[in-house]
Amino acid sequence: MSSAETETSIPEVRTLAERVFQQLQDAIVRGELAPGSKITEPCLSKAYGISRGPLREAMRRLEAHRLIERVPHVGARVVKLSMKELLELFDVREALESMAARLAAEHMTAGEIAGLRELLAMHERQADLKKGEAYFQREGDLDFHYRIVQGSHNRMLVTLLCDDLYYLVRLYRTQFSASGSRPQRAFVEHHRIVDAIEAGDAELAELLMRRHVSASRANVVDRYAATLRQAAETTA
Amino acid sequence: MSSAETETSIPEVRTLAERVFQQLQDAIVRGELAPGSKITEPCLSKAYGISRGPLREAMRRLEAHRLIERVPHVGARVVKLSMKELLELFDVREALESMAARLAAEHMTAGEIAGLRELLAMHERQADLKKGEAYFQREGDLDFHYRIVQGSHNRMLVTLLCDDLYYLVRLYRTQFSASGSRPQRAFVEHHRIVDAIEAGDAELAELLMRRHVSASRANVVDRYAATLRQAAETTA
DNA sequence: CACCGAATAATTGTCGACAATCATCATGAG
DNA sequence: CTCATGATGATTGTCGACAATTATTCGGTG
Repeated sequence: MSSAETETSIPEVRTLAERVFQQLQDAIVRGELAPGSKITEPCLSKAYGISRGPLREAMRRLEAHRLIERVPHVGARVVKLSMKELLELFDVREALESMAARLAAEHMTAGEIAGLRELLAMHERQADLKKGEAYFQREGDLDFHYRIVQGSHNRMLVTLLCDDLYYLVRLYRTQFSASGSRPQRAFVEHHRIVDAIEAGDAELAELLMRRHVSASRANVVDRYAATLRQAAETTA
Repeated sequence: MSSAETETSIPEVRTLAERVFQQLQDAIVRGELAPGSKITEPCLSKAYGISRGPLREAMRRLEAHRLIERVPHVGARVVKLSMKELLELFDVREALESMAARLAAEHMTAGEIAGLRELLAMHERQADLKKGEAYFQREGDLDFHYRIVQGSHNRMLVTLLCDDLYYLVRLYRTQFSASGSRPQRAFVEHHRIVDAIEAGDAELAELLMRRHVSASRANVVDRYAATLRQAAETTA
């Protein structure tokens, strides 16, 4: 029963609202829809060739995922992360991902751990090439965290992080054009986290992940301070 | 403050969808809509006297808040928490609330701390009366956690916990008819957490909150085990 | 010239109807 | 008697139109 009818009409998404939601989500995360720009229903309705009904449903979902902000009777605009909100996001990530690392150390299967090692090895090869620079690294970084979270085998945690917060992380990377910041250090931190998980040391895995996210946050703060300094110099 | 007296009279919500969303949310949390029961759009549409448009919008929001589960072209049903999911919820709470306690110790104002002390004093007076038994205690418990989270001054954390997870906590308390479980111990734990916050000891506040939630989780596990034992005895 | 107010235009909220999909049940064959 | 199959009913998805609210603009006045 090998159905080879994989055409363009594959019903991977069953409903129109679902499809336009994914398209809009992608457009926002990629920065094609400018942050803070107002998005109006008739406009998008015509752009995507659908009625306002499914579109509103898609927009509701975008709002639930915190990718747009709506105010009744006024309209919706693409979310624009302030530095304050970005740091808030990092605090939440630190809390949730450290817990995820702890649970991953307790519940991850041998196969999943092997897959993690494979992923790290692939990243190292890419790092050797040094060509794609930060892009692959940063996407890979997200992949790494993604797998740790899934390894926690906590459905709620997976939903919160992978379905919601990680899209905001990607959004931040486009909005702040934050390319790979500290590749080497992140690499060894990733390795140590996997070591702890493989050893079943939940406490250590949690601690290392907490430090890892915290260091990433500190790096963002440093870069932001540097940006401010540079801006001050140009004006002076 | 938290008594439900001022309800539908004031049009504090501007849109129909918003209003029916709150009504449905309340009905689900209170258990008026049975967990796992199928909710159909025409039925609710007639029950609340509105069209299906706003109703679908309300249901979308309920889905985003994880109070109902929808499957395309099939329908929606009120969420029914399994013990596994409940424990998952506790793990997430442990991660987020311990972070909230840490941030609260760093950012809470003197006025907010005074309000917290006031709340604890009121709970103690209610505990002396011992009349309302667990209900006030448990609602008060949620109030306490609510204020800690707001004291973190982290908008994302507040949204996640107060707007999403705490409704699930209340839902669990109705579904499992989990009345106040360990009032005295929770009291002293609350006091110590406030002490740590007032002292500005972020590390300690975080640790105490983590233990507090963890102990609550352990209590749930114990009660569940006892329930299973009892069920086994009745059949034997 | 600046400011306030009303009329206008545009957008959002709401509604009812039609089409597509799914669940149920009856019917008939094996 | 059991299972497959088709018809039937109900529910969800989608659409276009109307009403309510808000933003804008234009004109008038101090």
